[in-house]
Amino acid sequence: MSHADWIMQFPGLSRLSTELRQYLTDNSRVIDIPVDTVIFGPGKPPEQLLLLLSGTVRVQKTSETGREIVLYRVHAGESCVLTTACLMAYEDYSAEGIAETGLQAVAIPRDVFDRMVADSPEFRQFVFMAYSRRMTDLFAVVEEIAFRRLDIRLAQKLIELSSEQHTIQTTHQKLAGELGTAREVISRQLAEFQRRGWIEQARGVIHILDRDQIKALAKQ
Amino acid sequence: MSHADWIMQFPGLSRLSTELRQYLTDNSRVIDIPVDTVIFGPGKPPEQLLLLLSGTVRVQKTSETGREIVLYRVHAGESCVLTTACLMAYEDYSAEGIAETGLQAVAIPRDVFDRMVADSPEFRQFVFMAYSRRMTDLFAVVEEIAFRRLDIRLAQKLIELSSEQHTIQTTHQKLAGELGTAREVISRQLAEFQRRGWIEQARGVIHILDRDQIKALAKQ
DNA sequence: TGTGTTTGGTGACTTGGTCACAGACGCGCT
DNA sequence: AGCGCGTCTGTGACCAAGTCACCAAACACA
Repeated sequence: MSHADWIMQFPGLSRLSTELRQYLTDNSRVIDIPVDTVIFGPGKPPEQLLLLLSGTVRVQKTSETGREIVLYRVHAGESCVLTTACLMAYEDYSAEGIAETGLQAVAIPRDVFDRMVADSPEFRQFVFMAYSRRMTDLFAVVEEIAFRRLDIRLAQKLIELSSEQHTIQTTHQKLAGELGTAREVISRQLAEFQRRGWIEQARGVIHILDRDQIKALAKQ
Repeated sequence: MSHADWIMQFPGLSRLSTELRQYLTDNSRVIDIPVDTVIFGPGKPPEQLLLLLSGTVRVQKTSETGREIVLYRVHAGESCVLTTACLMAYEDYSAEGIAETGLQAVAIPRDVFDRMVADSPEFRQFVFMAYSRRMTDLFAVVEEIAFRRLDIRLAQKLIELSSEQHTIQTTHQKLAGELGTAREVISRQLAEFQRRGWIEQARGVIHILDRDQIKALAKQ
């Protein structure tokens, strides 16, 4: 990735003026982060805003009992707003972000971020848009766990994970983490799906047999 | 409330320069909003940022089945960030904000807000701080509903609502809405608290008899 | 004093979460 | 091949929480 052209990967930033683009590329650096790195978490405040060039960051919460729930994911072309919040407000995180894959990212120091927000309406739009999207994601999570039945949520997740293919590589434990429930509950639910002939299972693999039925349940 | 001095009510804004203060007071107006007004909600995008001078706004989500859950409250001295998000990003709300009391608020038009963010580091700090706090609130809600037992959450809520006094004026239905559960569940849980001699109930009223026991449960 | 509305109580049942195990499978090692 | 070990999955018993269908008590007010 050349230092000069990463900006084009961010639709929201493509309309920046030439000077500001120059300023941004001059005062930031592209870094690589290995998979499974904890990017931020309780007690680990960062000193820079990250813009993801490639890879995904998983943001999750863990309970004292060890149960986990995925809050949202940051994909390539997006920014880590949580980092931003703390960048500006000096608050401590209450969730953690983990590199789900190897990452390539642009690191923007605090003062550069502040100047960009001040000088560019486009950059402001970009930042507030990112916030807005995370808020929306979180609202969706709350709605799901508070009101939606688990079999429906699991069906949705299976459809999401099996885009086009009919094989999913994952464990019951990971699915439980996605939905914020316990492994046993997933096991039972998948056993029921299997009994109905919707899926077939092997260790670490789920085969989709009847996508239509699963989809029908998912959109209830 | 005089037009000139409302700014002092916002700690985050008290350090604004004299010019910007003038600009802000000149280009905003103080409005009154009656209790139970729906300030924003799905399909009701606002054209201005609200800063609360007095009263509280309840932000909640409602399921198709009619169950509700309170996400957070905006108190006097705070701003409605959700409004801000949509102000800047033009996105549609997926939660609704309701005036829990009569409100007095400062309404700031979109373009004034944008200029303030551009021109004032203090205002930026104020806005990002507000976002940061809401994010934190939402994380807490997710954690609560996903991982915490209901009896503990109810005990916490009782302690919170009964600050100093030993009487709470509320209905089982409202408590259910606070915690995102069903009325019957609250009724049963309160019946159990009563059986233990921790509370006494009458229609629309709960008397705290043994605050220490409730507190002990709350902080598990 | 009656009548409608709001609030609370209850039983039966379903769904979801917890706990304590026991197998089953994959994989490296000798 | 056979062994050992860690990870993954299956299961039963039990508890907690949500749903459904009603009913009863308290209140509001004509």
